[in-house]
Amino acid sequence: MNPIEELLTRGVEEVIDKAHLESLLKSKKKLRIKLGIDPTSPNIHIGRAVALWKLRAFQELGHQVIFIVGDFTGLIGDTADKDSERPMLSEVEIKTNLRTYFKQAFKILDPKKTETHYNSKWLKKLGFLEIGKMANLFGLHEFESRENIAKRMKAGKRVSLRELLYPIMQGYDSVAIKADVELGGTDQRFNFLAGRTIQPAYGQQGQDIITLQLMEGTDGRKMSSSWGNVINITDEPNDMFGKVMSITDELIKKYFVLATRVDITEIDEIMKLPNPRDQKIILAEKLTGLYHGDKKAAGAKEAFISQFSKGELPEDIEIKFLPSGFIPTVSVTTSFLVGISKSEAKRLMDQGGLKIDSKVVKEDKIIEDIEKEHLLQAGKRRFFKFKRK
RNA sequence: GGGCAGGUGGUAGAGCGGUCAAUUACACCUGACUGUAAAUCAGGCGCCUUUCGGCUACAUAGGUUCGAAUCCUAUCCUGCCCA
Repeated sequence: MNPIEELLTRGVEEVIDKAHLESLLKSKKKLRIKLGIDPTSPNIHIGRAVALWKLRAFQELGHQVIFIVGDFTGLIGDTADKDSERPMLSEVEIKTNLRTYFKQAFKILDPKKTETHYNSKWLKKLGFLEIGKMANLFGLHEFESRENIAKRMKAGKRVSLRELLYPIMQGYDSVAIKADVELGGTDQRFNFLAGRTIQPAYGQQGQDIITLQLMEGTDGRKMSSSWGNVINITDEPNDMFGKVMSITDELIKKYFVLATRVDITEIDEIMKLPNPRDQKIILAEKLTGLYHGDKKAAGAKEAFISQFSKGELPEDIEIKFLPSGFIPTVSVTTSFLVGISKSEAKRLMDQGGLKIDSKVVKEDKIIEDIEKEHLLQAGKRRFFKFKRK
């Protein structure tokens, strides 16, 4: 597949206007590709990284990436991908978030081919006259029929006026930086179209739009930090590997296409493997390698196989010291080590999920001999060593 | 400004005077099984207690009652309708 074709199809939901963008790409013109960054959550998970990888592909073709930091829009709050209103952010919060964000984003992107702008720079200056002019380009019904707005209204939830301003602001960003292309998740479609509508009013060609497929989280629901089903690009190799292994089988191909850079034809080959486990292991290794390098990915793979396929103990088990005066009953010790309540520790015991020195412990008693090191296993994933300090 | 409806556990959403620590679904945890930390099946899922039981919790603060998530009052928040 040639690079341009891959650029316009891989993980892509929709391209507006495809023919136009295709000819632009072939024209050798250096394009300005816009990505809005929402500074509400600084951690980049592999779902959000999809857009960044797409930008990287643009960079590899010689185009310019423009980051728009929504420091101003962030203050207002977007609704595109939320079912409820977003909270307003303080300026301090935004700044700290951004520092973290960039550190992660430049693992993927080439900083030399990336420029960054803060949209407060131009949005602050807009007066009512200007805003009114832009607002006039839209009808209320357009907002009303937006899926997530409609859903909320139907459910009797509040939609504030402030939220209606958001697409206008984002659209004006495109004007300010003269964007040729804007991309992001399908949930952003409406906002992108706003740019396409507003730009011509300022004598610019309306931007082309690429919307990307959304990626489900490890549990199959939408990937979202508040669900705890995300894989962050800063996750430790073993953790990342394990999280990938826990995705449901149906998601394997999508993860390959969206989250890795494995060649499409190669993906098709991998998908022919009869055992989904093997597909998933390759996926986990490729994905981990993308962020941690092949060597660490191979290590994570080994650790996973020995721990979960063969049931061996992991290599590095954290040692915790019990304070003196500590009464080492099984339940209290477990709750101390694992960080769960005593009731929960007891439940674990009842369910046969608790092992001390590899033996299942079902009744609460004092652990003998805690001057020596003991091993505690809570379920299949939590391991601790402990001894008296 | 007026009228009406509502605020329940991580989420959605039942319950509308005792049998409610609260149905159910999802998420989560544990076990079994398996080719997988998938799927499926079973159990669990506030805190404390060996058991009995106790404590805290259904927006907040009071009140009625032998007894309140459930009734009343006030407050805060949200939605809808009218102006």
